[in-house]
This record gives sequence, structure tokens and C-alpha cells, in this order.
Amino acid sequence: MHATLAFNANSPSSRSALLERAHALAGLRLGELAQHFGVILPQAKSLLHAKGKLGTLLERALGASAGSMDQPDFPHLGIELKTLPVLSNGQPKESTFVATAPLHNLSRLEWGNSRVWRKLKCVLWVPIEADPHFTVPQRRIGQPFLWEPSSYEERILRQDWDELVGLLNTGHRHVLDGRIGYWLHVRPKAAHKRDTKLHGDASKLMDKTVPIGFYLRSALTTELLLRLGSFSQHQVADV
DNA sequence: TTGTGATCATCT
DNA sequence: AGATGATCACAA
Repeated sequence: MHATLAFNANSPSSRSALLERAHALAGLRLGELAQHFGVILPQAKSLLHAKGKLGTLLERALGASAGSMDQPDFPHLGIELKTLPVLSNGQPKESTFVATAPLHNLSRLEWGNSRVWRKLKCVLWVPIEADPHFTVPQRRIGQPFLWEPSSYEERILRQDWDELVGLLNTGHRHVLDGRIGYWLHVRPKAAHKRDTKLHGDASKLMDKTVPIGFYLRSALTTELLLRLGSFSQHQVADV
């Protein structure tokens, strides 16, 4: 039994407090957590009409400041929260959304203060069971872990970002698709593909384009999970 | 309407 | 099957 539902939802004051709270959630079923917060989860095996529900639920459980714009989920701690859907084989089920891509003033952008880097320099990953064999409320929360990219990892992310933003900045949006980038790539990020936006700077050519976002390929999150060791490969299934 | 939270569904 | 493109819900 997990008698640890007696946590409060105030924002944790320190990094260790946040980690402690996150670890206390490990092993809980999503249904238990949702009930605690009065959140209705779909009983189905699919999240078709609740795609962001789990992320929001975990934010509440861990005390993330909601709705903060252009900042990590825990601004005072500099930590970004990401749920990570994990299959029963230990592999991430999906890529991970990071941030929307800038469409204007691209030449002034630098990696160091880009949205992507600001969110990725410190991430609290919370694995969540994603096997479609279980209903959503039955699925369990795994062992959370903090990730701060090594200089090697940052270099790769930065190279990807440079290439992607470079193409945007030089008017090569039409060449940009989801195949470019080793760990980081871009994909459409919109309510619908007809939701087109203006891209470019006034001094240059402006054109209409579908908004895009940066995503982390599962190749990276797979490595992160493996790095935790053989025990942790089953961290979702065996907790 | 835009930004944040993501997963679905089709294509290769 | 895995990667790429399309889409869903909700808050401010």
C-alpha cells in the first residue's frame, strides 16, 4: 500500500524537496492520484481526448506553478517537468515535446537563451506506464529522475538547434521537416494544419507556415532510461 | 487565439 | 514497426 497520498500541493521550496515528493509518487496508479485531486481520467486505454491530462495531473501533484509562460515548470528551481510514457519493454512510447519554434527575429537568437535550452538544462523526468494493455487509471507512475545534459549531450542538442534554427532563419522553412536533427527535431505543433502563421522578419520575405515545435527523439530518452541501470529498466513494471 | 500539456494516426 | 505529420484539451 502507498500511504503517501498525504503530500500537499504547494510548490516545493528546494530541489531535494521536489525530488522527495516525486519519489513518493512512484508506484502509485494514475487512478489513485487522479482521485486524490478530483480529476477525472478516461477509463479507456487511449488518451485520444485527454492528451495532456497526465502531464497536468503530475504538475498539480508536484506543485508546479501552472501557466507560467516561457519558463520552466519550477522557475525558482530552474527545473522542467516532463512525463515520459514508457512501454512494458522499457522503451519510451513517444517523442517528447520541448517548446514551440520561434518564427521571428531568428538572427538574434542564441542557444544559451533559447526556449529549448532553458527548458532542457534541467529536467525532472517522470516515467509513466503507457502499455495499452492497461486502462489509464490502472497505469503506474515510475521512479522519477533528474537529468542535466552533459557537455557532450548539450553539444549535440546545440548542433541540432543551430541547424534547425539556421534553416528557419535563412528562409529554408520549406526544406525543414521531421527528418532533420539527431536528437532534436521539429514537427508541426498546431490545433490543425490550416492554423497557419506568419514566418520571417519584416525586412526579409514573410510567408505563411504551420507552427512547428521542437521535440526530443525517443533515441535520447531511451538512452536516459538505460543509463539508470538494469533495475530501472523495469522501474515502471516492478515498483 | 496562443501557449502548454502531449498522443494519435498515417506514411514509409 | 518506427518515424513523421496531424491533432486534442484546456487555461489565460
